[in-house]
Amino acid sequence: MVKKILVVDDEERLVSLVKAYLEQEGYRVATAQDGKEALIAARAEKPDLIILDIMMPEMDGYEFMRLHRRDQNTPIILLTAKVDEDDKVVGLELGADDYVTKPFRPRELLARIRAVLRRSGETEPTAEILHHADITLDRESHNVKVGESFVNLTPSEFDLLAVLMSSPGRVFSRLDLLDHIQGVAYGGYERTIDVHIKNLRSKIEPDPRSPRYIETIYGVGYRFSRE
Amino acid sequence: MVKKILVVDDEERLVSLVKAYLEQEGYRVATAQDGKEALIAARAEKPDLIILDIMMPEMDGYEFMRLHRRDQNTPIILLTAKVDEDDKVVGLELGADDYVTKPFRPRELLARIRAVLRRSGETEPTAEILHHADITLDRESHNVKVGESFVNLTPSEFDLLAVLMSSPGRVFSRLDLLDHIQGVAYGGYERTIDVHIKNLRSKIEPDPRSPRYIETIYGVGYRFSRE
DNA sequence: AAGTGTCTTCATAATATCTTTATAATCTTC
DNA sequence: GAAGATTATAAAGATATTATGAAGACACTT
Repeated sequence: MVKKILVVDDEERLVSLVKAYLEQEGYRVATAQDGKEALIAARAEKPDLIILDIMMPEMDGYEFMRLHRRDQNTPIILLTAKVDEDDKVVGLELGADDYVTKPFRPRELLARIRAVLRRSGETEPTAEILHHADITLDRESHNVKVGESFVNLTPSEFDLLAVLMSSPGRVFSRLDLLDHIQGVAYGGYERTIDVHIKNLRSKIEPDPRSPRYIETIYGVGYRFSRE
Repeated sequence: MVKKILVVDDEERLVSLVKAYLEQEGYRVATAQDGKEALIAARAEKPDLIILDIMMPEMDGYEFMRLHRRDQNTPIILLTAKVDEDDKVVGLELGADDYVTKPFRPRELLARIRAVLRRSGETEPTAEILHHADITLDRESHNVKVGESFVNLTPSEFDLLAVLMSSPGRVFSRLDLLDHIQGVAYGGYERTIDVHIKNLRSKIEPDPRSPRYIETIYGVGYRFSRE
C-alpha cells in the first residue's frame, strides 16, 4: 500500500522539491500552501502523514494542529526554521511526532518519515530495492552490490546513485542532482557533483575511464545507463 | 525484537518484583501505579502486553480497560486477589486475554505471558537465538557469548546488539535504534546511541578501535558485520 | 540516605566526507 | 584539426560526523 503524505508550506520551491523527492521514493504526495488549504486537503485526502511548516501566513502550524487534531489523529512532522527549543516543546506537546529544522537534507526528512510511519504501526512502504544492470541498491538496508560484491558508499554517493538508478536512461542535470544531496535552499556549486561522480565511478565502475553504468552527457548532466 | 510489558499495580513491592523477574527473562518492562498513570504509559510506551491489577485506588482495572480499549488493542492479563468467578467473567467479557490470581508464582505468570503473546498473533517466528560471526545472543536466557566467554551487557546494550544482529549487513539509523531501546519515541537524543555503541564495543570487540562486529556507516548509522 | 549500576548529556578529540581549487583531458563546433 | 567549452582528476582546505572520557541524572538496593 502506497503511503500518502501531505506537505504544507508556504514556500513554493520547498514544497515542490520535497514533493518531487518523496514521489521518487514511492510516496504519493498532496500539497497545501497554508493552514486553511491544509485542513481541507487533510480531510479530503486522508494522508498517512503530514509534514507541516510552523511559520505560515494566515493560519500557522500550531493553529492547524489544534484544529486538525480535533477529529483526526494523523502523525505530524513539524518543519521549523528556528532552532528554538521552545518550538520543539510546544510542537511535541501539541502532538507532533517529530520535527526537522530547516534547512534539512532530503535524506534526513526521509529517515524521520520512515521512523514515524513505522512507529505508528504502518508497514514499510514500497519496494526499496533498485536493480539495474548488475547493480543492486537497497535503500532500506542501505546496501549497494555490484555483481557479487558489496561496496561502501558515502551518503552523497549513495544518494546520487539512488537518484540516477531511479530512472535509468533519464539525464539529470547537476542542479537536479545537487537538490538531492544538499540541503533544500542551499546555494551549491555544480562542480561538486563532478567530484562525487568521479568518486562514485571509482567505486562501482570496472573501468572508470570508460564508464559502463554512469554516463556523462556532455553539456547536460549524467544518467544511469539504460543498458 | 524484545517484547515490552506494562505492569500496573498499586503495590510497589509486587510491581518491582515482577519487573525484576521479567527483565531477567529478557522483556522490557514499564510500570504504573494506577489507572491514570497506566493510560499515559500505555500510550507512550506502546507495550506488547499489559499486566493489570483489578483492584486499584482512583481508577480500577475495569475502568482502565474500558478507556484503553477505545483506541488500542493490547493483550491484557488480569491480576486478581479474589478467587471470585465473577471477576473472571467480567474481566474476560471486557476483553482480557487471561487472568492470574494472587498470590502467584513467577513461573506461572511467565507461562501465561508467553502463551498470550504467542496467541495474540504476534509474529515472532524469529529465532530466539542469534548466531553470527562468533557471537551468540540468546534472547530467552538473556545471555551473550563472544567466542567461548560470556559477557554481561546492560539492557540497552543487549537490545542494541539484538537488533543489529537480527539483520547483519543492514544499516540501522540512530533513530531506528533509539526506537528499539527507548519507550517514548521522541524523548531521546540520537547521540545517546553513540555512547551505548561505544560501551557495547568495549565489551565485545577484541579491538574497539577497529571494530570487527559493529561497523559505523558514516552519516547513516550502524550495522552488524555482514562478515 | 547512601551506594551501585545504568542511562543520558556534554565537551573535546579524532575521522571521514564534502567542497573548492587548479590543472589536465576530452568533447563539440567550425 | 584548432579554439572554446565542458568534464575529469588530484590534492588541499573547510565541514560534518563520530569516538571518547567524564560528569550529572536517574532508578533501584541496602
